[in-house]
Amino acid sequence: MKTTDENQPLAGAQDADGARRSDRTRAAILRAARERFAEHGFERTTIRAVAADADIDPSMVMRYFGTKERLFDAALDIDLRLPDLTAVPLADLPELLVRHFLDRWESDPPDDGLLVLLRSAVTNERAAQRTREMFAAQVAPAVTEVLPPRAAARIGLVSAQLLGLALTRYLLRMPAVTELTKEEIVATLAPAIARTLGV
Amino acid sequence: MKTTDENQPLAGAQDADGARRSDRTRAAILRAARERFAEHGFERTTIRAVAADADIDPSMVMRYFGTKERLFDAALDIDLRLPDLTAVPLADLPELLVRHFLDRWESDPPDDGLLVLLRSAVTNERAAQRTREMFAAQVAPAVTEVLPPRAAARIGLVSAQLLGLALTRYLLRMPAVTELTKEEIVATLAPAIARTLGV
DNA sequence: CCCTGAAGTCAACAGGTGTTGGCCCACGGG
DNA sequence: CCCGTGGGCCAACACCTGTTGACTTCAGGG
Repeated sequence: MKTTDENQPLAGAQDADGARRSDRTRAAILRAARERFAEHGFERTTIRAVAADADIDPSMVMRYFGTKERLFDAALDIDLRLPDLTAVPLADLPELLVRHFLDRWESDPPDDGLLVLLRSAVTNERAAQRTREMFAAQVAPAVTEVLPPRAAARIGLVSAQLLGLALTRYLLRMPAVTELTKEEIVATLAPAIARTLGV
Repeated sequence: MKTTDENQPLAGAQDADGARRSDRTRAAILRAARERFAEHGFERTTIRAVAADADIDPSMVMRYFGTKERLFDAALDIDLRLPDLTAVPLADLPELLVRHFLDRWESDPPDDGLLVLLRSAVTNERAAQRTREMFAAQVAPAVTEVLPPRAAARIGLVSAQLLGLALTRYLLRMPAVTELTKEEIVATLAPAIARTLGV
């Protein structure tokens, strides 16, 4: 679902890796943008701040991405990287899900992608729609394939539980949640999700 | 925890109800502010828009609340209205919690209070702190009183699940969650929360 | 009646925003 | 050597924001 367009097929000054100069600054802008969007959301992130982080002029951001919204779209182009679920026994699914998302959220270096989406989707309709699309394109199909229909109908509430975890732990930073270790969360949330699915 | 200060003790033009003129416009401002904050969050809500909704001049908002942040604080002064939990049997607690919050969120006319808080807390540190305080002041004490210690330690994850429901249903509006009826949600989420608590 | 103080209006300021267009520099191929 | 082009910078525009202060209305008590 990558929308990154590899245009400019004409030859230009190329790096040793075959990467153009512009590709590196483009990547620098994107990295800075993801970080800012993840921490402050769409409205509070300014083009000027992103540019400063990437050590370039604000107008360069416009040159590369055209508009703040298109920069945002580019930053939202993420992949949940859900593992292949057809191989795992049904009974292991809940724990695998909880562990997978905890690992992604707490990876080091942090992979801001999901937090960008979540933080922004709450106040930005464009991001909200992206979230719904991502769910429909990546989560729903992967899960309905391996679940009995009755359980698949509850996948919405499973998402609610997982997103609620991200919300309280990483965005609201509620002590009652941040105090828990990864293992404690897995141990108590996985059974709850199993119960939600009825498996 | 009401921070509303009833100053201006001097007599003034009073209404039949004993309410000053200013009290009515103050209330109108607050109502408009809550609506805007609930729908668009802190950053996207402008003083001018609130004033327009309340049919007054923007400078009046400043006169009454001093600052946008103080208006925000006033709008955040909410009460979860948790029922007395000491009376209910432990086994009924999960269903009661789910039902209580669903009822509050879907009350008609809508009571924006909780949505203001949730929508804003994600991008506004001040609101996030308020949320943590509200949790610590209202949820934690009411629940730890009636729960065995082992279950009380998991109240954070219960909040995560309830807030996750609000997030996906009212803010992100994910079809897989909005499609469910209130009763369906109660029927599948309450057992999951019971499992989380281990009761 | 006037006159005081509260309630409300108007116009402006100062700062920050996304966005634009003109200019400059480096550099590699002719 | 020139010079065209891609990459980058600077300064400005137009707009919107929170906020302020001076002015007007208006009701009611002396």
